[in-house]
Amino acid sequence: MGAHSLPIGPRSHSDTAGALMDRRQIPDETIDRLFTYLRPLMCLRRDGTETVLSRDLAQLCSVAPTVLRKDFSYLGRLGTRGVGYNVDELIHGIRRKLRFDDETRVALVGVGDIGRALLEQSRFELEGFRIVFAFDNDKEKVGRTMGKVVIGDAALLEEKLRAEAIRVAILAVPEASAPAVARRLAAAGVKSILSFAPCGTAMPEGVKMTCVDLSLTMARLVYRSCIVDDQNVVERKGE
Amino acid sequence: MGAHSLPIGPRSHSDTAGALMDRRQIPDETIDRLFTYLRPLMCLRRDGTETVLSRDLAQLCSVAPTVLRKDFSYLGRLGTRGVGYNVDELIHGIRRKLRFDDETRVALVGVGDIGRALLEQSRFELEGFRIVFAFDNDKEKVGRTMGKVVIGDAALLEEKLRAEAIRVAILAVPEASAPAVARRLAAAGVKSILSFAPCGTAMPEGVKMTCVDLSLTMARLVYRSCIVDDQNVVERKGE
DNA sequence: ATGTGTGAAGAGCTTCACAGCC
DNA sequence: GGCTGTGAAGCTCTTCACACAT
Repeated sequence: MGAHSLPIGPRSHSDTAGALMDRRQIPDETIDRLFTYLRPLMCLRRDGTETVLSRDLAQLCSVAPTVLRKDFSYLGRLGTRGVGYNVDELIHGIRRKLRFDDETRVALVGVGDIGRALLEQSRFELEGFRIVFAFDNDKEKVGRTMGKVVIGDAALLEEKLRAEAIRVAILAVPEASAPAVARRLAAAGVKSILSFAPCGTAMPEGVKMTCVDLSLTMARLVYRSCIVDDQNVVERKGE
Repeated sequence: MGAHSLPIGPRSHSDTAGALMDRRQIPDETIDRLFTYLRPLMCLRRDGTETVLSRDLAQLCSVAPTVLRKDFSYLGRLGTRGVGYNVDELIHGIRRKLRFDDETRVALVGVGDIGRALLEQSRFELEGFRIVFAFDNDKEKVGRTMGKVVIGDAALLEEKLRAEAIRVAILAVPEASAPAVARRLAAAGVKSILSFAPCGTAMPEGVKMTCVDLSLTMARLVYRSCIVDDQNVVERKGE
């Protein structure tokens, strides 16, 4: 019963290392934001923009310009005073700091509706990850090609993942079998698991699992929409 | 084509209201965590557990027990000293504070792979949201029943949403048509949009859109897995 | 003149220790 | 004895003002 996903935690409460971690100079929040800057930056580059002002990029990213500049300052001197930031250097600077390899190989387990959607859209692939394996235990599906991969037999999962040293996997199997498959993935050397089923299994040390939780995301979204309403009401009342 | 995810924003930088908001006594981080407590609590209740200690629930939620207690303290006196918290009261207390109606009606636009997956699993429904409308512009699909709803013609979207006062929608259409559909939804009175395509459209005041961004989620996950490795390495070196 | 970079002040969240209640 | 509730201390992140580069 011990379900515990992982210390997604803010201000990571000292785990293994403790006094040793004074290297921790760059805020967690900055790390999270750096990831979100990447997408707008890629769009700018695709559209041929070479230079961008903190003011303009900040608007695209929905943050304050000073936040953006402070965040970038952790990457070193990337901007040019009076001119702005070079889009390409910014992308490379962020990727370097985040150790974001743009061709990470990923395995997909479970080719149901969600799995199929992932295989058939190429967007995911364009953004740093490439699905190189897909597995299912339905004999009907095994052997068929979807997107760019051939669906393999789930029984051979460990063997193939180990052979190719896959460290990232997407879990898109029914809720009931998710915990068991997650354990198999971890045993096969996978370090990062993105699950579409609610995760309730404790993972071994060094393996992290995150769940795409639509209800949770939706609930937070609705809450924020309501809060906006409330603020306006309060404002009108002139409390 | 500026893609910009949304103000999931930490420490929401004063939007409309400003000096008026001293009612803001409960931290944003606490709000976010309260949502995550709900799922484990629902599991406990389903399994027949009536009372839970902060220590045990904290482990299920991957937070420190003091964090949990502090968070609950914002809801009032919910626990019993020496005994623990009543699971049912906790759920109701959280839901009241978050104004979380557990039967929120939702419209789904786009019945492709993702939309189908959402309609055919009942989990989503069990967790506070119920899809009461589904739309698609493919005449093949219109009129067919999926899950518990009949797929409607996307042309009639505004009409039906207005008639039923739907305020929450899921956007599962191809990336190219997403911005246009999002605007139609907003115009039809929808206040909260959960999109599976990257969102790059500015929404009108009072309408919030969140995008499920798998690449982003995945990238953060992989980063965290690596960081754990690094910490261990540093520790071994005994730097 | 314009926009970036940064130290210092300020705000907010977390942690801790212990008071309070069962 | 055991566990919750909370004020205050401590720490991290954000904001601001201004120096600095072009």
